[in-house]
Amino acid sequence: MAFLAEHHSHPTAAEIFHALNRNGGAPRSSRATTYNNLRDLVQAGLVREVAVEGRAARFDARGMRHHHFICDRCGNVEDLQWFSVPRPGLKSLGNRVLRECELIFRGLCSRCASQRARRQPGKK
Amino acid sequence: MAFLAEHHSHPTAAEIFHALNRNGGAPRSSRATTYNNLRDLVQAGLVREVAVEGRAARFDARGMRHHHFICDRCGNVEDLQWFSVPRPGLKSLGNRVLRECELIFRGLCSRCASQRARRQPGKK
DNA sequence: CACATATTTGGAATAAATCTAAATGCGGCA
DNA sequence: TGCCGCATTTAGATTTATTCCAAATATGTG
Repeated sequence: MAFLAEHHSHPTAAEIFHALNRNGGAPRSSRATTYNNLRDLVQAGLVREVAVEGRAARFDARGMRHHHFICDRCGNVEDLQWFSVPRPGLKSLGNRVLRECELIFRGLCSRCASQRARRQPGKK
Repeated sequence: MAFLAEHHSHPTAAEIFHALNRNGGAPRSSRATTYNNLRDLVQAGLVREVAVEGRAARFDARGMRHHHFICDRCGNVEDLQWFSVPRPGLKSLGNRVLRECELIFRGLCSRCASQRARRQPGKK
């Protein structure tokens, strides 16, 4: 949890696991424990899990509310400033119980955008 | 593709694979081919892939624009009527190239909501 | 300290998706 | 029609992400 709170890089479970055990300090944590804790933190609502198509799940500590931008190319998840989102009409919701809504933007992150621009100097 | 166009149930790749090969008709399709075709259809923009945390990816043919409702309990994906979504300010976008945005609602689908209500007749 | 309960662990097991190399199908054309 | 090259498909093995499990370890309580 401390790691997530400090690093806003939306790490995957594997990245968190390695980061925790990197430098030879004492307090390591096994893979199973890492996954267990992440699951519990998500259930407790302290951590948000972000599923990205074709890639490992990513996690972030729920600080301020924010939206997410996911890069089509590299799969990185970045935070975008929060703004409120309209809710669907009651009619279309039916009997469903709405808990939260999440706005996800997709495209190229600034790094991938500039790489692509270099490769295709013309247009198209 | 034909299967996806007819079935709006947001099937997983495995479900599509099994459905195609179910009844002993001739035109089967191997698992690899199913995945290959899904990947190509997604890249071509004809099919949308929806990643759900902790579950297999789901697919739907891009008919009318719509939003998605994902059930916390059973993981099913359902369509909600489309309505337009505000875009983030240019400042917060930075150099990113925005391709699309996607609004995902979460909660309990009507079936899971009524099941839960039965189990917890009081409140809380 | 002795015991009960809770947490952690390493490794095996499962699930989803991809990869690979061989097999098959298909179109053109002499 | 028969042959060739290219594209697609296939079965199975492989990789990757995650969960499961039973043993080991820690932790709390009196």
